[in-house]
Amino acid sequence: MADTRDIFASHGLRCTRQRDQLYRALAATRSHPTAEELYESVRRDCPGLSLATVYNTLDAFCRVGLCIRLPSATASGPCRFDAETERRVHVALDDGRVLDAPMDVSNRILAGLADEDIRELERRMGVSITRVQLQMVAAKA
Amino acid sequence: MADTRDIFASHGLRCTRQRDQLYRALAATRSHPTAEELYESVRRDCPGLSLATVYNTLDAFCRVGLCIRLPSATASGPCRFDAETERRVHVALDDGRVLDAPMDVSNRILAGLADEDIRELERRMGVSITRVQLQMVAAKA
DNA sequence: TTTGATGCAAAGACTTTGCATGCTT
DNA sequence: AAGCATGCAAAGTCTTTGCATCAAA
Repeated sequence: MADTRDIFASHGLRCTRQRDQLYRALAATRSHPTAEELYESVRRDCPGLSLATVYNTLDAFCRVGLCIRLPSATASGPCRFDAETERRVHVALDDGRVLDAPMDVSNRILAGLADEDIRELERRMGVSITRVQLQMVAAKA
Repeated sequence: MADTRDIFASHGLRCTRQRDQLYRALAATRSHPTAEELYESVRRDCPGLSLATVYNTLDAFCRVGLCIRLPSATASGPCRFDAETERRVHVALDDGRVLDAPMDVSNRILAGLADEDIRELERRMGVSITRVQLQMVAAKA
């Protein structure tokens, strides 16, 4: 991965030890961790890390587009975070976990969303769409 | 609308004054109200109504499929509820509001989601998909 | 040096739960 | 009569904020 210092700089964020480790941890996983999970996993290498810092940092990342916040689908559990801001088809299980759909199906599904429909929505609703989020709510079969 | 008594009975729920009025209020709006909003609007006709009852009732409705709970997209605000469990393209604004996409575009977009892709997802991921939720995150232009 | 980030604790927002009472069936 | 629903208040969970201190630019 590129130096986090550069990544942060190009997004107008200062580079700190906490941010560096949080970003690495987030980018290295596919599990869409919660703030709490990230806190537990990074705390080992970063003693004294505060949960508030995790939340603040994730907010900052989301603000500049370095990660996205996934709503917890149906469950009323904590939000989940993802450094992969492009892949966008998620499967939300009833136990709160959120899985990625496999790349190929994901791409096929998203490719089917016609750009012109989205532009029509923007025009008719007077909004500017920044992200499309497709979530399948599912039970473990 | 059909008698709420019948609706509830067919879903295994008792009919109470609170449930009747909450369901009517929810079914009558397109605004995807929060529990709090529903509480405020129904309380006028139903003095003594408790916010806890609103939450309990909405949970019961969701459990039996009489409404769905929409996650609050990006914002970390309260959940929103919708008695329209079928129409499924939503536009989430940054101020927390959730709008319905117009029927025609909505249907066109959803029709483009190939059933076979969804079945493939189920097969490959070992899950059983119960609902597809398509949300556009947008700013008021 | 200046400005923003961190850690802690406290507050805040949203939702659920326990329990006595009341209403539906 | 039996059992679920209600209202109230309290607790719970998740997230944000205030402020003093510290680190990055």
